[in-house]
Amino acid sequence: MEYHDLQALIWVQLARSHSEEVIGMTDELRALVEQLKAVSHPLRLRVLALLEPGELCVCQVAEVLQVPQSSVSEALRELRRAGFLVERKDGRWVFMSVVPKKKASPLLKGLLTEAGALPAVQQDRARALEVKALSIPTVCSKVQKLSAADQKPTHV
Amino acid sequence: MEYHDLQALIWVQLARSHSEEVIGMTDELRALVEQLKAVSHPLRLRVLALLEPGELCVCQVAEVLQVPQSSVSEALRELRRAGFLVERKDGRWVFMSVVPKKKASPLLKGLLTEAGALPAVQQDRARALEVKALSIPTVCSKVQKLSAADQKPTHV
DNA sequence: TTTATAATTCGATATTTTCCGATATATCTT
DNA sequence: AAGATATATCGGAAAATATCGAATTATAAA
Repeated sequence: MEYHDLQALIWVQLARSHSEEVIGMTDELRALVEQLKAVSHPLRLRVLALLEPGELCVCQVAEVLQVPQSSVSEALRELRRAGFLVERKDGRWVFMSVVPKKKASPLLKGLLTEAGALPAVQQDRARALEVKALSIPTVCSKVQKLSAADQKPTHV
Repeated sequence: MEYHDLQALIWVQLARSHSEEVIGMTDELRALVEQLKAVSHPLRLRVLALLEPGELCVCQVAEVLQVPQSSVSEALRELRRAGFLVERKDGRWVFMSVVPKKKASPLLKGLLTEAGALPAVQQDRARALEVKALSIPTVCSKVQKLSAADQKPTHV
């Protein structure tokens, strides 16, 4: 057994939660549940639906959804873990998009059909078009300032 | 406004969790997330998949999945809340089945396609056939004894 | 009515998840 | 090199969820 196989095995073992142990659960069932958990969260679901039409970088997503950048980053990580997204790095920017192969899966197809019909998702996508019209540095700096504005004001 | 409308409104208001408030979330998005949460749980997912071929009563499900009856009851309640299942009462037995209309929804169709391919789910369904060959009282009493057997033994 | 049976709800603990500011890392620019 | 910029990870308190025995409710049988 190779070293990285061993590492993967250890990871999988550690990743088994208590609640999963109680039910006799196979790896395949576990994997499906993990995918469902990844999308059963308002922000993560919106992010996934937002990326269906095409890739966006982290700060673009943060700006569109008006959410702290660290929250977006964490949402993307979970969706990547579940196998829905891939990242493409370009300099300091990280673009995320839906894994093409996954788009064919019954679950994701059904989910995106249902999500795409939601007014909230359609609004998000409309807003994404506006944000994409701006330059990325502009959007990124806006997002940075947004979190900086939350600092408690220091007096003179 | 009718009384029951007011009650429903109050319920919806109370049902809004903290995490849902943080993201600006519409009712429709909330509803979809609730559906996904309902199925992103190993037992609940197995129960839903188990019921696809046809209705079963609570004790039959408990026997097939070898799980405490109260856990099954709670799983069924969540799946009903999410709109996936309906109940049919016959005496003291409660039979649950998938809402026919829901079977046409993209999400549930995709989910059941994916779940139905899992070996664990196929095994559950095979076991359901065996259990259905027995009379319901037989199965129910077996389930009762199963939980009774977990009592700490009293000595002489 | 009393007893038995099937299912639900409760109670209480343990575990998991969420959230975001603060901090760290990685990459570009000067 | 130092500074700026974009993203990732951490910390840890608050909220939500899971679990299952015990108590409760609802229906049926004796």
